[in-house]
Amino acid sequence: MSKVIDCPLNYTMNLIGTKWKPLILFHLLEGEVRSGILQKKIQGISNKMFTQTVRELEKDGLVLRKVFPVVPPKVEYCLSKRGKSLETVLRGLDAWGLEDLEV
Amino acid sequence: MSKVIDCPLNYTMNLIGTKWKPLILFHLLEGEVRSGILQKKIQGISNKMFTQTVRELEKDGLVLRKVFPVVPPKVEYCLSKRGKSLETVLRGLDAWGLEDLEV
DNA sequence: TAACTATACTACTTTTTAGTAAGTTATTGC
DNA sequence: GCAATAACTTACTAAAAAGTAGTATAGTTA
Repeated sequence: MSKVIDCPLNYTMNLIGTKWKPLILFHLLEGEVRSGILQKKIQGISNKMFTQTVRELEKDGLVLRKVFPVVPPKVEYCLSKRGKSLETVLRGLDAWGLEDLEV
Repeated sequence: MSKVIDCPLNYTMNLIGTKWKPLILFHLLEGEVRSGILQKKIQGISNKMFTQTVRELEKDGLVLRKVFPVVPPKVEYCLSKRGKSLETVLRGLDAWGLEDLEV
């Protein structure tokens, strides 16, 4: 069950190598957003996956979650310092896709 | 079934966002290798996943496969031009993991 | 002639990831 | 008192990814 880390790349992929994680992090590069707004930016994500993914990212210390005790609820997300450190990598992945699509 | 591409990052992840793909590509950065040797470098991969993954990478034009008609079989893999263009991204992911592990 | 070799394929099972649809909350505004 | 609101949460199902174990190949060596 334990995830063996044989190389750092493996570690990185275990952390963000899923369908939605990089996408959410990428959209958070623009800055703090309300939960509902962020979700609408992620085309095609289901409500369940959005909540689940964002919560995992929070658990892993990549995003910060701010809950405002109001009704109806208000929640905001933003990148943590650790999350921000992924910026280069995320933009790199995005840029590669753009390049590759053009060819 | 069709994979909707809402942003280039999504496209990239659909192409290489699985458990073993980045790892195999990363090890191929070192150059051409025989199948068996490559497989041994990928710690923990099963024979099935290795074959399956490498073949998908070939199908997607990221690696090249050279078959030598000898017995016992001899097969070599190397990165295609398109595969090589992932170098920066792959090294970026690896470097991030290294950094993050150290903190 | 039987074992050994390197590579791959197949059938089957388990695990992980993702999707659907419905329910929960507490306050505001009609 | 009932709908609308934003953000979940839960139970259930479906699909994708990964793992296990066994089989095929055809020359070479013991």
